[in-house]
Amino acid sequence: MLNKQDKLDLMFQALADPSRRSMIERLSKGPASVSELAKPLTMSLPAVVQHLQVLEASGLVRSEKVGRVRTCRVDWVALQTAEDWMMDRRRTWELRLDRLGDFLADQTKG
Amino acid sequence: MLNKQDKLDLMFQALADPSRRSMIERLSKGPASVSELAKPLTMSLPAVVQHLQVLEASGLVRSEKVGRVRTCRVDWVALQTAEDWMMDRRRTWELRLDRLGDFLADQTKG
DNA sequence: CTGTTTGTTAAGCATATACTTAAGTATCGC
DNA sequence: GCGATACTTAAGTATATGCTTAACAAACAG
Repeated sequence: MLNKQDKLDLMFQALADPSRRSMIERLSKGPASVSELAKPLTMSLPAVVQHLQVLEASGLVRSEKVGRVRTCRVDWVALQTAEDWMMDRRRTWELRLDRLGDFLADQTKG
Repeated sequence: MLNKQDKLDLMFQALADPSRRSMIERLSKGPASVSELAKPLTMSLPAVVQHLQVLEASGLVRSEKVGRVRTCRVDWVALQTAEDWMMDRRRTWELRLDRLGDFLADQTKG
């Protein structure tokens, strides 16, 4: 089984490549086939398929094959996991600032 | 100059490593020195410094050296850039769902 | 059945990443 | 000044990543 840390590794790694992000951008507008995803990119089809494998391994994208066409779509629940990590960090920071503010207010009062 | 895509590459790449994320987690609780960041990690100090360089190159972390101590902190504005990219994708998707909803509603009406 | 479309598999290669150890530099405390 | 502290730099290495081309497979269209 893949723990949460490993999933975050794979997700952020998947998002770290501009071609893969462009694939996700395309998919956020709706499902697409492999060749539709490949069309705007300047690389070979196998390269696109490899990027797709990275995206699927990360959980960010799912796909199913019907006939000879593989249709891909974003898994928004998975993307949420990555967003959550960042929001959690921001929240920790904000809490810290709140406590710091309280402390400074006490100092002023005292 | 580094364009927005390159910055996103570096940020997501920086976030793709569990050691670097743990460093950010530590820093979200407040500034820390290099050796404080190194303490919970099981790697050599130079390795930690290399991770720190990746974080700084990405813009997610800033640091300044005073005397012999380098103090590091998270740049929250930079982290926002990565969050924004994800939220933009989600927003595109939600808009699409809205339009789809409108379309289906029209179909029902007509 | 045959050719075209759509994707898959395999192998190879150049570069990047994530470490390591060893050796150096610059404070700071006494 | 002198030892300890807090990094920093350099060099080397093993594995991972991002491609490529060539060859294969399956499904649909005529």
